[in-house]
Amino acid sequence: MTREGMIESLREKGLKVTSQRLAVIDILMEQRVLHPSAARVFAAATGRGYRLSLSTVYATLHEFSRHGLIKTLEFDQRENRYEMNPEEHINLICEGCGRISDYPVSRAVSEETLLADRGFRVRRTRMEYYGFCRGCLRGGSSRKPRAGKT
Amino acid sequence: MTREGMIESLREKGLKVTSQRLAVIDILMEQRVLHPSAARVFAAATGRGYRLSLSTVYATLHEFSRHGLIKTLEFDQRENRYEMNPEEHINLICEGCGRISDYPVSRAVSEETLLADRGFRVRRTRMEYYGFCRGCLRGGSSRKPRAGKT
DNA sequence: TTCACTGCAAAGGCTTTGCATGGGC
DNA sequence: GCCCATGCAAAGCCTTTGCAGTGAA
Repeated sequence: MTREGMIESLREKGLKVTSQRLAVIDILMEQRVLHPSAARVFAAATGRGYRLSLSTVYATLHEFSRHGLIKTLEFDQRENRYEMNPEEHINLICEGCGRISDYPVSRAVSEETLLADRGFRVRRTRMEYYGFCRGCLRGGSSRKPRAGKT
Repeated sequence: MTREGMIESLREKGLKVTSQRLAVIDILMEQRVLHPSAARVFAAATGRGYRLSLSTVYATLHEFSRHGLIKTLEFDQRENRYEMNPEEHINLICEGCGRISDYPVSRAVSEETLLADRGFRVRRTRMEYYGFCRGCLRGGSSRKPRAGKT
């Protein structure tokens, strides 16, 4: 997604285009490969001279994520990470250095393939599909729209 | 994994078999389908008459997870969930009711299959492979062994 | 002008830590 | 007997919330 595409998406969804949101977009695009955390987005933005607060960064990321413009990665437990890559892909997470890289899911994905193709040795995997179960599709749900406390 | 298998694993790894650990094992097995949180494990255990503290539950789950006996699901961000199913599978997470169910990865998995087979409508997916990247395999890493702040 | 957005401060809530005590092996 | 494990309390830390002020449309 380009910067212009993001801006257009904001307008389409009735979200206001503010300087703070543009800052977040710019940093997200610039640090795409890093899958940055909120704190990192904030630090990078202020470091570049943008003026915005950390809570605005949180609000912005939350709003973008809610509208499907970005994806929230919650694997670090204490610190979310965010990414712009909208295509279905696998996140390769190195347990040595913590680096996260993307791998297209369209290719046949086996651990051997990954080792040969990327030199990445898989130790454990994590695959989650979020959506709605049969009962909730039938309209039975009145729970909060997020994986919750069951 | 059976209760006996877990106990054997503990011994193999040099971990002590305490009444608290047995309690956690029992609750994890009993609530397998719920993918319980630490708080729920604690509540269920004390409710059943086991005597242990919440911090012990945390320590135990952490230790089990570190040794690969259970799997930590960090998707709820503020609250981890734990599961015993060691086989590679996909977690189907209902955004309506928060229920988590497992789906074997061996079957051909497409969104159509899931809808037909389970009545589960996929909204977004999350696929992560944890392991070691090329550089770290070559022995270059001195970072903490966990997806970190890059 | 209007209402969503921003920003500061404080609260929230799960998890971890420090340290003394206790219990497997 | 040696250490690991446990438990209590307190701290840590990312994230959310409350609320008044501000700016995009």
